[in-house]
Amino acid sequence: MRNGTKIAKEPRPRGRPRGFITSEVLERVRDVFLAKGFAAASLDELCAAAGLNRPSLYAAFGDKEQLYISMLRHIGQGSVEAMDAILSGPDPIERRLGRLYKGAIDIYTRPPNPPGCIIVGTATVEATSHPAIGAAANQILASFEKAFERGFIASHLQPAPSPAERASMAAAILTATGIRARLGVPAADLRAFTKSMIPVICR
Amino acid sequence: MRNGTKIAKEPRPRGRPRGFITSEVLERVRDVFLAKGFAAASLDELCAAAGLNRPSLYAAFGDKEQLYISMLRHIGQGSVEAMDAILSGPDPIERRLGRLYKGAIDIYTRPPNPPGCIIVGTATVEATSHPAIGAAANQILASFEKAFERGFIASHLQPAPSPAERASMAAAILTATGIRARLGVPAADLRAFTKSMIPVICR
DNA sequence: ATATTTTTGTACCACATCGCATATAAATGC
DNA sequence: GCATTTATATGCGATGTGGTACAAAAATAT
Repeated sequence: MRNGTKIAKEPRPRGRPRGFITSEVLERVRDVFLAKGFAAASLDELCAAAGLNRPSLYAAFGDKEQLYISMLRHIGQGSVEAMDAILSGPDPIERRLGRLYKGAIDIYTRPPNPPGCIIVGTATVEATSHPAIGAAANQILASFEKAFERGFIASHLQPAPSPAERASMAAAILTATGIRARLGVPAADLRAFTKSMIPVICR
Repeated sequence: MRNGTKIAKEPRPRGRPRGFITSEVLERVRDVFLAKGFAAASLDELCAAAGLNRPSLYAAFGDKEQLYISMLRHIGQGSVEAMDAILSGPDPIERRLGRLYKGAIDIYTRPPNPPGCIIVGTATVEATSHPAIGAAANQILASFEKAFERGFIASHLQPAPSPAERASMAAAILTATGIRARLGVPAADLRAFTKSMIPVICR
């Protein structure tokens, strides 16, 4: 790793160091956004949850829209990594899908968090008024679909439907599950739903 | 229809008659709610769109939440009727489903309205803060699923998956389509998606 | 030690919001 | 005619909103 005088330990930046960690702040404001949605989440609540004052939040993330998008991207990135980890396993695709859906339903319904998927559950409504939010959410959903597609490509299924079509369907099931969870459908019903869809997707 | 002295023409109620028609008001506020969502829609905008003053709106519908729920129920009822009309046709279920999805995508993407389904697109985010909204949306989605189920029962498909399972899947596809439409997916892509799903649902 | 740079904390502003109080208008019952 | 009932119109006040100015604090560079 030696390149000239650069040392691994990068030097501290110039001024006063930050009193927070970016990923932690993003995960805390996520709870507020998940509970209230983007529009109804006030800066007071966001600052309180983040443990930051308003100027600090603004200096670090920009306005509310940019903060929200940063949070979305952070969650989306972690989700894709988790999906890849599950979908790249050695067992049959049906089992991998089952584990993925089960994990998602856990996240969507586990107290004390408000139920539902934050992406399709809170970003969707803002897409019209805040196109950047819609675009970010769309990118994330597309990356989910890509993750599914990688999983199907790595499996040995009949050529039709294509991996892309199966991925599109699997992503649609995940989307609908996230919506239904937020609307109050019990976790057991969601599990039964996804379980019944897996053989249809993998036929 | 003759029962005693009751005449078909019911007598006008006592005071000053209303200067508006309920269904028209609900359809006008729908445009605002669809564009901004529930939380971001202000009473000023709603009143302007409805052509009513604030006290009139409150007297007729109650507060913003009740107005929104009335609007949702109105739209949901009309949607179920439209679904039944399409799904009860004489041609094969594949064609009926195709017409239904095509009609839905038209509604979801036709200018000048903002894109997406108002139910899954705007009610979902409020379900946590406004349980009554979540419950109403859930009821409507359940009635959609029932409509699908009636369509599948009236068709002659293999017993597995059951009509209820097929209906659940068809409804999930419709939900995901409404979400994707709002996030900006072009109508052509949505049509290709639903078209590819129909044979999977009806196999 | 002093200067520089970045973060933090307090206070603030202009503005929009919801819900209501009050007054007027338009219909019916007697 | 007059009283009653309901709907409409105007306007207001208390509260909360997103965003920012300014000074103090905490680190590094020289």
